[in-house]
Amino acid sequence: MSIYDRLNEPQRKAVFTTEGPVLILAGAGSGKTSVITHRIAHLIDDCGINSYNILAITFTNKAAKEMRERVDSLVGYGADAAWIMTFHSACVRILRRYIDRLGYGNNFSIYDTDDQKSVMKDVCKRLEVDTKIYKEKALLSQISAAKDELLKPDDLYQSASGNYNKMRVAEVYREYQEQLKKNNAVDFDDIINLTVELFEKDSEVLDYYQERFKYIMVDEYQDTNTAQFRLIYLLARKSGNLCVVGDDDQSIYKFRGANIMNILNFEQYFKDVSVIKLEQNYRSTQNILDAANSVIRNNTGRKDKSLWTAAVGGSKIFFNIYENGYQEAEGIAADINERISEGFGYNDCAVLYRTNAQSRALEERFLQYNIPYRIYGGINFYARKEIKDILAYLKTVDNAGDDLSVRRILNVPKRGIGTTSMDRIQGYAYDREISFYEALKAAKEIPSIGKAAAKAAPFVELIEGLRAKTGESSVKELIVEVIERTGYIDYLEDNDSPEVVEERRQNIDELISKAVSYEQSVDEPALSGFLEEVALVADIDSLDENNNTVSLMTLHSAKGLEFPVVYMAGMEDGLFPSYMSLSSGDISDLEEERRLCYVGITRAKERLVLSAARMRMIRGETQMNRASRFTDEIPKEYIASSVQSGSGRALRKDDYFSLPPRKPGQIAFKSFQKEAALSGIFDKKELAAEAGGPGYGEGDRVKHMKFGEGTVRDIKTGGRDYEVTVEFDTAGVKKMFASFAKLTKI
DNA sequence: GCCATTTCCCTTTTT
DNA sequence: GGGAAATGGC
Repeated sequence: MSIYDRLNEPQRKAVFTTEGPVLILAGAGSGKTSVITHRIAHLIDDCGINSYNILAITFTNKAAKEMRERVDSLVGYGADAAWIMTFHSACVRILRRYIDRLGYGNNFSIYDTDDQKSVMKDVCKRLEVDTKIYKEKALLSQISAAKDELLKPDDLYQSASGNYNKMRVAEVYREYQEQLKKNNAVDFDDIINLTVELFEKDSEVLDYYQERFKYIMVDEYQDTNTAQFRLIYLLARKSGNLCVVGDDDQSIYKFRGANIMNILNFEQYFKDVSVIKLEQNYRSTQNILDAANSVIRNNTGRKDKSLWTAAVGGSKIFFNIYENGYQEAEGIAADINERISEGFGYNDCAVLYRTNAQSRALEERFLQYNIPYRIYGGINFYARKEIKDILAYLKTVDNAGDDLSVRRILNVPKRGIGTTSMDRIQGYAYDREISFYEALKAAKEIPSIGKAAAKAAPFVELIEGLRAKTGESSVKELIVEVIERTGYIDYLEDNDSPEVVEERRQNIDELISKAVSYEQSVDEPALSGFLEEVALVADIDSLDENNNTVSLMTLHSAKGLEFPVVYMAGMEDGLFPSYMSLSSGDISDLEEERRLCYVGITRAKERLVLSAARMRMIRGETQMNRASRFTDEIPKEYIASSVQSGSGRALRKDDYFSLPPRKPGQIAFKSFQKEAALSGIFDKKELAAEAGGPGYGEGDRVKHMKFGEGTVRDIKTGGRDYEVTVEFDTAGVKKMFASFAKLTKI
C-alpha cells in the first residue's frame, strides 16, 4: 500500500512524469493539489532529489501554506528546504539578497496600492500633469499593464510613435519609477519585474538559481502574466524540468495581465511537452457539474476537455428571483438557516458575488438573523488607517529612505507640522538630493520653516530611539512603544467616536497578535521580515475552515476553494456579467466573465443556489436588470426554484424566462427612472421605445461613450439581446450588445 | 494650521 | 449612498 494508490491513472502519470516539460490540464475539482504534493513527495522519496532543488509556485499564501502542510505530512521532515511559496514571496526573497546589484538597498519597502497612488500624485504635480484629464489611477493601471508585459518606460516611449498621450504616459512612468527607487521602494509589479531584470543582467545570480531549482512546479498556471512566464522560463531553461498545472477555463485575471496564451501555447514554447489531462471531478454532484459544463461550453477557443464525475445525480440547482437586493439577502439568510437545521455547519456555506459592494446588504441581514459570517476581501486589513499609521512608523525605522512613510506619520499624531512646513522640508530635500528624513534631521538648517524645526526634533529622536532598539526588542515591543510614545490612542480618541476608537483598538490588537505569531513562526524574526509578510498577504489567506462562520467573498477570491453549499448572488446582466464586459465591444471580456461563472458553479459540492434581484441599488442608483444570460445557458432540467420562506416572493423561473429583450437605444439604467417609474412616466416611455423599434438602424450615425462616433453596419436581432456592429471613425469596428453600449443616434 | 463643509469618485475583479 | 479628498473660512 503506497500513498499513490488512491490516485487515478492520469493523476499517477502526472506524478511520475518528473523529467522534461509537463503541462497538466486540471479541470475544476480534479485533485490538482494532490497531484502536485504527491509529485513533490515522489521526487524526494523515490527519485532521491534533494528538497533544496525544488520550487513550487502558487498565487496565494493560503495555497502555499496548504501545499506545504500536505507535502510535510507526506514526506515527513525531508521537505524542509523546498521553496513552496507565492510568486511574490519567492521574488522578494531573491531580491532581499541580490537587489543591491540593481542599485536598490536590500532593506527596500514594498508599496501597496495606496502608496502607489501617493507617489503618483506627487509625480503628476512635479510633471505638471493635469489629473483631471489623466487620473492617477488610470496612469497607474497603464503603467501596471506595461509592467505585466515587461515594458520599460523607454519601450513605452518608443511604441508611442509620436502619440502625445502615450508619450506623456511614458514620461510619467519614468518619473514614477525614479521616485520609487529614490524611496528605496518597489511596487507589486516590480517584485516580479526586478527579479527578471536581475536574472537577465546578472548571469551569476541566474546560474545560482538555475542550479538550485532543478524541479519547478507552477500552480494556477493559467493566471501567469508575461513577466511571470519570463521568470519561470529563465529559471527552468537550463534543467527543462518545468511542470505547470492549470485550467484555461478558470483563467479570470486578464485584467491583471494574465496571458492566457501562456497555457494555450505552452507546447510551442517548450519542446516535447508531456500533456496530461485530469478530467475526473471529485468535488461536485452530476447536476452541478452538468450546469458548469453547459455554461462554459459557450466559450470559444478552449482546450478540449470534458469533466465527469462518478457522483451521479444530486439535488437540482436552485434559482430564485427577488424583487430587490434586500429580499435577496433575506432569502439567502433564510436558506442558510434551513441548512443549519438540516445539520450543515455555517462553515459549509459560502456566498459568492461579483463585486465587494454586494456584501453590505448580506451583512445587514446576517446580523439580523444571527448568522455568524466573515467577509473576505474588500478593504484590506492592512489598508486601514490605524494599521497603516503604525506600519509607517515601523517602515520609517526600517527604511528611512521611504519618504512616503515618513511624511505619513510626521504629523500623526499632530505635532504642529502642517502642509506648508512639510512642503518646505520636501523642497530642501529635493535641492540637496537627500531623503525627506535626512532633511528632517537637519531641520535647524532650513531657514523658512521657523518654529516647525523645533517640533521635528522630538520626532527624529523617537525614530532614532526605536531604531537603536530593533536588535534587542521584538516587533511586538516596537509596536507597543510606538503607540505609547506617540500617544496614539489619545490621538484616536480626539478624532473619532468611541465606537470607531474601539474598532481601531481592536485592529491594533490584531496587528500585535499578528506580530507575535510572526515571531513564533519564523526562525530569525526581524522587523523587515514582518513588514514584508504584512505587505504580501491577502485577506483570503486568513480563511480558516475550522471557524464556524459563513464565508462571504467575491467570485475571484473563491477560486481554489470549495464548499458544500454555495450561493451565487446577483445573477443579473450588468452586474454579472459586469456592465463593463458587456459594453466594451470585446467578446473575450464576456468570455472571461463566463469563466468566472464556471469557477463559481464548480465551487459547490452538494447544493448550489443562484439568485437575482429585479431591482438593485448600486452606487445610490436603482437599476433594473434582467437575469444573467449565464442562467439561460443552464438547461432548465437542472434547475428548480426553492421555496421562499422570507418575505420576498421568489418568482417561478418561467416568469423570468419570458422577460423581453431590451431594445437598442433603450436606456439601461438611470437613477431618475425609479422616480419616473413611480409617477408612471417611465412606463409610457418604455412602451414608446418598444413601439418605435430600435432607436437606430443600419447605416445610421451613432455615438458611443468611449469610442466616439461611427456608423451602424449590422444589427442582429437573434437571441435575447441585440448585437450591433458599428464601424467607428477612430476606434475601428466593434461588436457590442445594444442594451449596454448606450449608443445614441446622431 | 485646523476644522467643517463640499465635492468628487466610485465599483469589476487583486497578488 | 458613502468615504475620502479638496476647498474654504477661522
